Amino acid sequence: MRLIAELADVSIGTVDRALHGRAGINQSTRQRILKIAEQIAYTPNLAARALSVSKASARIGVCIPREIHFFYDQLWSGVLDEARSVSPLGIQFVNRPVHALGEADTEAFKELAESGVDGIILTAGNPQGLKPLIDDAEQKGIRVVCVSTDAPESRRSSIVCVEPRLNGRLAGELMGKFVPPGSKVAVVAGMLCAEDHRQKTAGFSEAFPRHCPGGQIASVIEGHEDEDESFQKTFDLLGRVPTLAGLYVNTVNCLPVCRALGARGLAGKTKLITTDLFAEMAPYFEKGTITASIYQQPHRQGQMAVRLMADNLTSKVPFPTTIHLSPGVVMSSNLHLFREIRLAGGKFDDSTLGPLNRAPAIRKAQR
Amino acid sequence: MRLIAELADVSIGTVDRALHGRAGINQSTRQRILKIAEQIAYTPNLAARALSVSKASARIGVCIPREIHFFYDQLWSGVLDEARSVSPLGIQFVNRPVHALGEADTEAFKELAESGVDGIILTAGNPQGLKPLIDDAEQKGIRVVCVSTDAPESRRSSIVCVEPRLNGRLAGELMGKFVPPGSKVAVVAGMLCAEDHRQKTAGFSEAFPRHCPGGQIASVIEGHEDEDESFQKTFDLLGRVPTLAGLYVNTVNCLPVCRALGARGLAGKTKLITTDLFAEMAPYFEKGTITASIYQQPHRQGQMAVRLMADNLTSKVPFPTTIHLSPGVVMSSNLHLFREIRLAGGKFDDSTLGPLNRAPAIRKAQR
DNA sequence: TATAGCACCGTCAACGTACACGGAAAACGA
DNA sequence: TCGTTTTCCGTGTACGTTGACGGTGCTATA
Repeated sequence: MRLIAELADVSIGTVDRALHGRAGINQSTRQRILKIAEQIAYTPNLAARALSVSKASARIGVCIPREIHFFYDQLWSGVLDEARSVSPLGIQFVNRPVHALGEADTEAFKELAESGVDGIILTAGNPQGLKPLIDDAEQKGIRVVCVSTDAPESRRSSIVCVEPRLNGRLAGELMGKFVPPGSKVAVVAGMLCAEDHRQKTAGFSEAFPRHCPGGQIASVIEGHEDEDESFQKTFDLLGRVPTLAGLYVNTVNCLPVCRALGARGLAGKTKLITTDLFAEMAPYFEKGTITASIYQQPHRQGQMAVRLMADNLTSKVPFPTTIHLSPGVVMSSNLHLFREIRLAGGKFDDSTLGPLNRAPAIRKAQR
Repeated sequence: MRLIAELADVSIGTVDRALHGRAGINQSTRQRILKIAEQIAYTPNLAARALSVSKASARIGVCIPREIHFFYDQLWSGVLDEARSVSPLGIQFVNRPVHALGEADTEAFKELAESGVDGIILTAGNPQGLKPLIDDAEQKGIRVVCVSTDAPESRRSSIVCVEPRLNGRLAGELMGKFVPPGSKVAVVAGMLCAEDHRQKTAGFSEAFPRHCPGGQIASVIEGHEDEDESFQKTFDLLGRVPTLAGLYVNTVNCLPVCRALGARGLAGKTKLITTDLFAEMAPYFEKGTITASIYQQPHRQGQMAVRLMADNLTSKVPFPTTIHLSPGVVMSSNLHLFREIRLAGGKFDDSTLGPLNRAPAIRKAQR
């Protein structure tokens, strides 16, 4: 910048104004400076930038559920991992978890927005309730990015997720290849009133017939996230339609379905495609009960959300409107590589993460 | 450091001497300062350090091939992405690409090692030639992490890759579910003398029969990365074994195989599982010629390698011995979400990345 | 004509660390 | 006793960038 200032015969301050599009500079001067900057291939020294704004350059609020444990733990841990890596840039994080998805999240959001953060990362449990708050926050310059669950109608800056509809489509395509032409399959949803489950079911219904000639969806049942109900309904269905070739479970509640298949002696016979992943599912993969599971990459979602926010806050990198991750496919071969299986579930921290600067320990005196 | 200085009632210079084991300080003062530093959990500000010495806190050499374009471009772009995010910490990157995997990589490695870098990230094309060099570098304190291709016998600090054998196993499992029991399938390899292809073939051969009762591998052919040879051999095979239910291509050279299937009128009939992903494959997904492809996540591999190295160099975070990523499964549903399809292949930069500070480019004047 | 207001620009002090320089006090030699 | 060396420590500056503050002209208004 000093070199540019000399070449352009202005002060460093003016160079700063030109390079950063700040107000208070003549357009012709700005153009001249920008041209020189380009000619000498100026590149900002990020270390210096980080240093100069080191007094808490930005604060990011995080509002994600604690339940369902295994999913949001991973999401959280992704956030944490990435938070650590941007903390040298002076970014602080404030955690304001809610108990479960959509539970009292408007209050949590409101608190965060009023606590003076510069950005909020949240899972939008009830989009309609959150919408006015999000719009209001964005209005006031607080950038909001949704993660995993969207508030599509709102003015949030960005969303990172795997689309539920695509989740369903991929499951449908897989199922279409797993079962012979003309097969009957069924869908086990949580509750169809939830947008997420409806989308997944729709995606599946759309893709399956396309990839399985003559294939049809015999039934869509709702387990209402209840263990007993899920088991019973699946058990009944398997009795009613003995020719059922496949089952797609698009809720987290797949264990009862596995048990029902076992009880009917159909484990491994009827192809089962599930959603998400947690440690208790492992035995069913090994036994062949679960043929595949559609993995939503919670850890990565968390990482990406933080990265987006940090890039924007520190360098004004514009938000992509959406980041749609590809779902992963878990099968018995690659099962062991997933975080949920490898580690026995990370820990969750309630409070503020603080400056998070405590990464590198103190170097002991060396000679 | 200033806080420590105040608490210890000394100057910042003395704190510096104490913390860095420099000479010219009383041992009792040093102990006192170290104790205080520990109590207040002092952590050095890496950005400030990088700024102060202005000559890089660490330098990382990168040695990866330019060919095969689409794969290593992604790997490179992953390296670049992550490099950007650690550059505020004063980490510099030196690029010393080789033309193709294993081509003159000993020379490149030697150059890097002698150029005074603190770490080297490389794809070990010919492990046996590289081994002594790697061991030597590690001996001298230069940390080496392999990416994508391993040098397993060497003392490299870490490896990030998707295991070729697992790649094959996942393909085998998928294939086993795609084709009916008792099916015959075949493998199209590049050249079996390459460890990578041998492992993939072995993994497939191991998994397929396990997941397809009565299934057998009718043939393993070598295309030697030659378009015509691959086409001809596949074409012949399809004529010889008309009942062939599936093909697994474990080299990048899948286009000739697709064409051969088309020429035999078997596109969509014979299940085809390929490896990797590039833009030209897209039409074959849409036509149904390719049923699935095993994706090796090059971008992510690059990111992880850099992250590992940077964490170790800046914060002495110990290296995990291995990082095995799970391969992704590409099908027509999720095809569009992959980088290789979304963007038309990024650019490759020959030379040094310099301080890599050119991150946010020059922001144009806004408003 | 004086004054306020605005557009534009320069100056300066941070940010946290590293290092060169110099100065005070103690230890030493004669 | 004086001078010299050694040990220990403080001061100052630089690194590149940011942002607050102040200053200069110029134009519009009373």
